[in-house]
Order: sequence, then structure tokens, then C-alpha cells
Amino acid sequence: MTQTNGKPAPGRRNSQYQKRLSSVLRAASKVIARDGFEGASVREVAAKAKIGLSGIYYYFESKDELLYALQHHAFSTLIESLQEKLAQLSSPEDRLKAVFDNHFQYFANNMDDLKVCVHEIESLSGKYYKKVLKVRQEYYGLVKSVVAEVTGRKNYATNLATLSLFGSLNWVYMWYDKEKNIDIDKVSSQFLRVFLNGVKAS
Amino acid sequence: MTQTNGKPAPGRRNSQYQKRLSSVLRAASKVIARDGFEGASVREVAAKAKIGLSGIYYYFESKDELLYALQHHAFSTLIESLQEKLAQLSSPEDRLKAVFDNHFQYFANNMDDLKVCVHEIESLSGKYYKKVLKVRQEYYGLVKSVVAEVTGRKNYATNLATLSLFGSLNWVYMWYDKEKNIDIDKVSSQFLRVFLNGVKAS
DNA sequence: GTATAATTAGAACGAACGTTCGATTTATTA
DNA sequence: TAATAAATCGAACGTTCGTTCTAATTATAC
Repeated sequence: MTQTNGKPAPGRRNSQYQKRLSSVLRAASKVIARDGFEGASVREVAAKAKIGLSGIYYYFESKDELLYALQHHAFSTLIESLQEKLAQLSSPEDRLKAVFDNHFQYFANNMDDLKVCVHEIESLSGKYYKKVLKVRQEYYGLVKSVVAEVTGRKNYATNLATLSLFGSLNWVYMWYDKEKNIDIDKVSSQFLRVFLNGVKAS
Repeated sequence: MTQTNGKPAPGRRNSQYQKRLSSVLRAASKVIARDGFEGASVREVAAKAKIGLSGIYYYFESKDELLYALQHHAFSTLIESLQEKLAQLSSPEDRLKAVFDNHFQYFANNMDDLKVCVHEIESLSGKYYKKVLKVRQEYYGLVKSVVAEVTGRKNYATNLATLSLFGSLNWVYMWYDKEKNIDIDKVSSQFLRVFLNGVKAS
């Protein structure tokens, strides 16, 4: 299940195909993160991926599908790695810490992808939007259930707290500065502490 | 100081001029909030404002200046109304409550404007970007000082807490549903409670 | 080595965009 | 009412965009 679209099997040159495809994805991530989806041009993505303009359309049927692939892959990875961490933890507070750490770690290692996920949520429509919405809600549901373990109830307040939490996490790309070598683990711990104390006291 | 640009004085028909101008701003706010700045077309803004395409350029010198006017006005209003509220309060917790309420009230009454402020921060460049950055940082500094009153210190933790707070507030437009008649005051109280308990316990 | 499929390259399309310009209409002044 | 300024309009310009198509190239298979 490494394929993101319905293209015919790429034969034995599979490894070359995959390398090209992921270089296109990496380029797209960079350009879209910098210019926004509407502002990003397929021409520049192609140039950055060292491929012809029309070459993009051998790997993706449209600019939309490119964005879809980026977002879907990022959310899937986030969910997968979070579930792996959660499977080994039982204490609600440890599990909540895993939520924070998982998100921040993914952010630290894939800033452009996460920014594209957060900032271009509404740039898709139709089937692509629906598919991304589904995994996004899956991720949201997962986090919400962990928050509910801490608060002890699945009520409106827990729901709002989760939304507040997502706000905090999703805003990070706006102020985090790679150049400043900020310790992302400390940020995660600090965010966790404030949120945890906040919901426990309520 | 009702003028946002350096246009010549509009004579006695000032009232008509101002009405047109604000109808352009309202239309722009709607369209940009829905389609994003890059995706929004000046043609549709003009249509929604019931003016010719070229008429827009009588009031604004460029699409960029339009966005600048929207953002600068929104931040200025946010700062002004917050300062009015703060001037009458002395208790740190009451003042923090005023920060939440002020932001949520403005959001409730000007959703499109606030969304454009949050979502299109990076859509400007050059002089317009710098000017908006300035008022944005003024607003940030104001909120941060109130948070510092509650925590009792202006350290790194307070700084991070403020960033976390802004994330929560700025994310609201992504999930708030006007149709569902959500009580925005309750949302504000709930967000305040979690944040306040969080920073007090730390 | 020849046929077949996978991949790339280049040129071109129509559409939409922000902006400009000159003419025209509407309002104000005297 | 005549002269002046403010405001609006419609048409057009040049550019960039996403996408398509066909031909060429490269790798695989027999």
C-alpha cells in the first residue's frame, strides 16, 4: 500500500518510480508550505523535483491530487505513530504526553508537511476533501479519546478542551523558528503541563 | 484617521465615499475568507460590492492594499477594545478574562475579518507586511503582559503559554459553526478556565 | 536485437488573473 | 448654467496558470 493513486503498476523500475514520486512530493511540500496551495505553481514544483512540467502529470492526475497525497500521507503517519506509542502506555497522563510528543516530533521532522495539512485544509473539495476529512477526524477522535481519559468524561467541556489543544498544536508552525534551535521537547513538555493542569483542575 | 490610504480627500460626498469603501471592504472580507487571498478574485469582490472591476482601484491601489486595510483595521480594533476593557480592571484574573472575552466577541461579530487576519498573515510582503506585523506584535505584547500578570513572571514559560493561548484562539474559526448557535461566551469561559488553571498550577 | 511498455520532454491550449487607461457619467462649485 | 472635480465604467493588455497532447527517449521483455 505504498501507492497513493490508481496508476498502473510501475513495473520493475519500481524503486526509481518511488524515488521520483517522493521527490515530487517533497518539492510540492516545500513550495506549497511557502506560497500556499493557490499561490504555488506546478511549474516550480516540477523544477524543484528536477522533472519536466508535464512529468508531474505522469505521477499525479492534478494539482489537487498532489495536495491530497501530501495531506493524507501526513495524517496517516501521525495516526499510525501515535497508535504505536499509545499501545505501550496505560496511564492517562502518559498517554496524553504521548499525544503531545508525537505531534511535536512529527512537526520537528516534517514541518512543511504539517504546515500544508494545517493551512490548506480548505483548499480541497469534492472527493479529495472528503477523504482527507476522514483521516483528519480519525486523528481528532483519537486525541479526543485520550483527553477524555484524563478528564474522566466525554462531555462538551472535554470536546472544547480538545479543540483548544488542537489550536495550540496547529499554531506552532506560525512561530517556531528552525534557525533558533528551539528545544522542541521542552516546548512539548511545557504545552503538556499547562494543558494537563488546566483540564485536571476543571 | 478614517482613511486607510493616501488618497486625496473625497470632498463633501465623504459619506458616500465611506459607504462605498466599507462595502468594498466587507465584500473583500467575505471573498478572501472563503477563497483565501490568492484564490480570491478582485472581480468577485467588485461584483459583491456592486461596483465595476476598475472601481476597486479607485479605492485601493492594489489587491495587496485591500488585504492590508482589512488586517490592519481588525488588529487595531482588537487592540483598542481590549485596552478599553483592561483600563477598568485591576485583578490579573479579571484582566485575563477580558482578553478571552474581547477576542471571542470580536470573532463572533467579525468572523470573516478575523479569519483573514489569522489565515492570511503570510500573504503580504514588503511594506504592507511590516505594517501589519507591527500591530500584530502590539496585540501579542498586550496579551502577553496580561498573561505575565497571572503567572507573576515574564519568563520563557510565560512566553510559551501565550503562544499556546494564541493558537487556541486563532484556531476557533476552523471549527466554530455559525449555524449551530454555539454560545460563544461559554466557549470563552471554558477556554479561560482551562488556560487559567493551567498557568496558575505551573 | 527487436518489440513493448514505462517515462520524460516540449510545445501549445484556453482560461483567469491583476492592473491600466481613456472615456463617460455624476456630483459639486461658483 | 457653465466649469470643475469626483467617481464609475468597459475594454483591453500582458502574464501566468493548470492541463493536455504528441513525439521522443529510455528501460524492460522475449
